[in-house]
Amino acid sequence: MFSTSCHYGLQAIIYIALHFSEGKNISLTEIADEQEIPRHFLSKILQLLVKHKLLISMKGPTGGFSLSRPPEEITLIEVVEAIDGLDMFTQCGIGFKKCDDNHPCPIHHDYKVVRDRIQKLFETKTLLELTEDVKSGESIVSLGKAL
Amino acid sequence: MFSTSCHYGLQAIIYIALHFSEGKNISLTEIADEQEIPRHFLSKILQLLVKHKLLISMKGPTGGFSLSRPPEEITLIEVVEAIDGLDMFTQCGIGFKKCDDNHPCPIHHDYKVVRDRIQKLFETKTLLELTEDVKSGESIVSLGKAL
DNA sequence: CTGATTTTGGATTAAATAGTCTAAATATCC
DNA sequence: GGATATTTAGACTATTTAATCCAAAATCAG
Repeated sequence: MFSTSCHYGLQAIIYIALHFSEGKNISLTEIADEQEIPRHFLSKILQLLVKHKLLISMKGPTGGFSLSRPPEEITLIEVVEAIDGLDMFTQCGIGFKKCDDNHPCPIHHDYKVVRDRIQKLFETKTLLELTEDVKSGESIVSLGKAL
Repeated sequence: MFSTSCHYGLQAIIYIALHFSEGKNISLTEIADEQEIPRHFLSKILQLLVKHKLLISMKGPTGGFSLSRPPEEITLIEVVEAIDGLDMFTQCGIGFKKCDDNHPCPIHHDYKVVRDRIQKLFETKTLLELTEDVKSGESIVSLGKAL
């Protein structure tokens, strides 16, 4: 569905959001180690999220990454948009370039319904909701390590 | 959602299904030209579909490709499975390897619902349904050329 | 100010996907 | 049987994505 870059970006920002209340920056190394993401690769992805103003970065000791806005104001689709773009939410299910509402491919109407639902899901899920689920024990991130 | 190979495969088999009633084989060149798919690349993809017994191929003049079974017995998911595999229908929405019903990621339950709907869509759509929609003018394939 | 720590950015490599080319095999038609 | 048309198979190239490496810039702590 999404690229592995996008997966890493989502995982990383969720990790950062989980520690947002602690008030300090989270270092690249910590995220990479905890979430088992290749360090240098993750570096590139976080730079993207900084450029798209989802994260703030600080250099030096005590430096690291932090959310640019409170977690209830950041939705998952912003992360997807920054990394993979939104093509997935407009593209035809069988790849026809000219498929649209006026010239639908044979699965267009059915496909559009579920594609729109995925989009809505990512548009409405905020980082706060996700972290609350994790903190309450309802869901896990990655290896299920303790918080 | 799917690879371009998979898109090409779906487009090609729909084209073949559309001409199934004519009883003759459809050549690689015809499909590639009509659907604007790179010829040699499509060749590889159709070979895959032959290996997976979705298509039958014949060499020589009057040769070409044809459905191995009647179009009402072939579903889209068989094509997807042959080309991209079914990973997409089991993979976690944010890429966690260990995400499942017992250890759900924070979007698992919501994501699973729509992922399953996409799967069901591709499982239930037969080539016959698609071609009927196209023949009735309800939907188009590619450039909307006349049949 | 100095040294340690961290992000940044660019260059580089590796792997997967997309696409091309050519020769061989096979079937048809005359 | 011979010419022709077609798929098959393998090698090859190109592009995109994934991942690595390292030096430079910035920041904090002492």
